[in-house]
Amino acid sequence: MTTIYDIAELSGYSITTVSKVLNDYPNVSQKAKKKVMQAVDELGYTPNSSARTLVTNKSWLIGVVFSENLGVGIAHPFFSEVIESFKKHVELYNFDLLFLSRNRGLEQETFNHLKHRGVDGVVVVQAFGDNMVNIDESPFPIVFIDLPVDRPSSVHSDNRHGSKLAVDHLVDLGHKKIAHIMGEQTVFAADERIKGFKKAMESHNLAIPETYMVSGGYFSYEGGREAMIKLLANQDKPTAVVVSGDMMAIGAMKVIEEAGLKVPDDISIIGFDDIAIAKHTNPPLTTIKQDKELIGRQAAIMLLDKMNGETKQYTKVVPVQLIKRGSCRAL
Amino acid sequence: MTTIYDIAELSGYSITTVSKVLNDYPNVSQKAKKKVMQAVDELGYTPNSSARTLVTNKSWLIGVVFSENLGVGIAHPFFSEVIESFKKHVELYNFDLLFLSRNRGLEQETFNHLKHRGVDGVVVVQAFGDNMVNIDESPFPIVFIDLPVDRPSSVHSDNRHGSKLAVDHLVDLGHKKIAHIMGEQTVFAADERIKGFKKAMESHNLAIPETYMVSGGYFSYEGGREAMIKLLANQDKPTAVVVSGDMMAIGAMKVIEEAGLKVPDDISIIGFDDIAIAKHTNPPLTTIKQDKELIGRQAAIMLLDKMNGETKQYTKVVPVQLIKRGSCRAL
DNA sequence: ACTCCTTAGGAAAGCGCTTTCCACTATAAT
DNA sequence: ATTATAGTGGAAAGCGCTTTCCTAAGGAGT
Repeated sequence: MTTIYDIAELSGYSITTVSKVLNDYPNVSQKAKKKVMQAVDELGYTPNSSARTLVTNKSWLIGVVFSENLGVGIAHPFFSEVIESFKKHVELYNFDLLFLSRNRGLEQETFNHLKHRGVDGVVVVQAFGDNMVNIDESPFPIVFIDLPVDRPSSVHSDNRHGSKLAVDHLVDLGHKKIAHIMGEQTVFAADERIKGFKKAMESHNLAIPETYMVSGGYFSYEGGREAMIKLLANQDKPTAVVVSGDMMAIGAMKVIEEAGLKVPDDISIIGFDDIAIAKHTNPPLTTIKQDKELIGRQAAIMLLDKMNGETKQYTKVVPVQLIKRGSCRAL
Repeated sequence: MTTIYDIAELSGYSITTVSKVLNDYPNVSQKAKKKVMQAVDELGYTPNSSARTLVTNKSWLIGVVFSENLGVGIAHPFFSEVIESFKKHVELYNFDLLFLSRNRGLEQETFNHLKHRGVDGVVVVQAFGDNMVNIDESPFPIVFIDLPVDRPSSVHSDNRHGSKLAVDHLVDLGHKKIAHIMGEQTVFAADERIKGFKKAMESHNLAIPETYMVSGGYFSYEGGREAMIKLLANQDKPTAVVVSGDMMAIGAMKVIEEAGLKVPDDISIIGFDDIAIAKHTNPPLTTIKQDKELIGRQAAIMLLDKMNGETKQYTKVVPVQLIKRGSCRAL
């Protein structure tokens, strides 16, 4: 491995001067710069980040804590897009991303590992917060995406408003018998959507039979199927259902079709997330779009700010949007 | 930050002994171990990985070089699953994953960055190899997934056989007029599939009109659409088309439907990849499944072996499988 | 009592860098 | 000529660890 010493020797300068050249210090002559850079090229020298981190105490590393319930990890249809957006923005500032092994959320072990790695900042993409560590005395700033509870320095969609948009749309179309396939209630976003749904229904003076609220669990296709089966068991079937996630919505549509009914003719379906597939289902899924790009970017901006010393804590709520496609029809 | 010195002081031992305890060296008494561990707990000490890496020359970091043509990065429907599988397997051995910023494939800049970070190994997930650096003198082992050319230490699907399975299936169903929507030919996998397709058609003595081979570009939905539009412009339309990727197949199906035709009644479609959505399209997509889990695992095993000093280079070809769903019918 | 092991623990060097502080030279100002 | 000033460059310390010796002490064997 070539080191700064090799460069010093070849260029005829001291390691101090080499280091100064490499770090754009002022007190170096053009001549020295030239000679040093020549040596660098000749030997194919690359500085050692560990050594640099050790003395500067800056790693240029951002830790990604990512845990989700579907069990698909990085391949998650929604979070992967958020992380990609986040990545695109922090890399403009030359940060690399570190994905920890054995990462099950921000627990003590994960937190220690992060400390061990000396990351400059952390983004937590996590929908639940069971064993979450106390972060008050964290040596690095942390930003949360889709956080479990209302907590400073987090960004998430306006989930309640999303539910309202969904219900309003359905009501506009003339629906009155509207059911809700919920996500697991311990998940922050699911809970918010439930609250938004109830409130919106209330604002339209629409009653919600108890059997119209069923859980689809952790937002999976299978969960959506099971929930829809329960919904279909109602004597008085809903004419529309607001589903808390697109994957569940796709599962629900499948069940409806298997029951010999049609979407949207017999039952209208509206999803949540607008994952990549949503526009390619048949019929294309009407849904509440979460702005994944913006969520990732906001999280990046927030973290970058904090790493620059900004201490103000705030929550960023990202707008959602109704995307009308083919899975809802007027009564 | 608490260091090994703080532990030494609190426990009453030297930093040497503390280090020995932390690294399970033999010559330490039970008493010393206990005292040291107590101090570690008390101070909440975490070793500094930069310092450790600097002296041991081992970073426990695996670099991920990932570049794809769709522009979706980590959210790529196929590669994300491969990477997730790879990740799951290397983390059993306590490696963390490093995603580099400004990573556009294994070019010189990326390579230097990898050297700078001192990674222990690298996995390259990349379908093209334009500016690829000379890796013969790499300081770390590298494994390729879906490599551009036949190169040692790589893993990829049996693409040719996949095409054969597709064609055979269609022929079994009675089809003779079979078209192919190709991927961009400079992409290794696309090229292999084209070759496999031609050979399979030949083995059945089936001619391929020139207009039956159209490129869908970089495997995108839009590319599939455009290709299918061209195919539909044929006087003598194909009764079936083998599509080189699922996203393109979905785009193609959409076009067929928009043209007032039906899949599979009028035209049978068979995809490639078996991405997560494939089973949820309407009709569900018959496709050639790539074993993403196995590809990721094989790459992990190969890299782990190399990091352990194994010098034998070999290519691992992962079997593919025909998944019959609803997008093909018998003539 | 003496030597010879074995075991436990520590001193010190060094991994590759940055950064502070000082020294030296050349030039400008007095 | 003398002093101040700017412009270059280097010595040395130190970031937090591991690892190679080396020493000291205790116990076994004769």
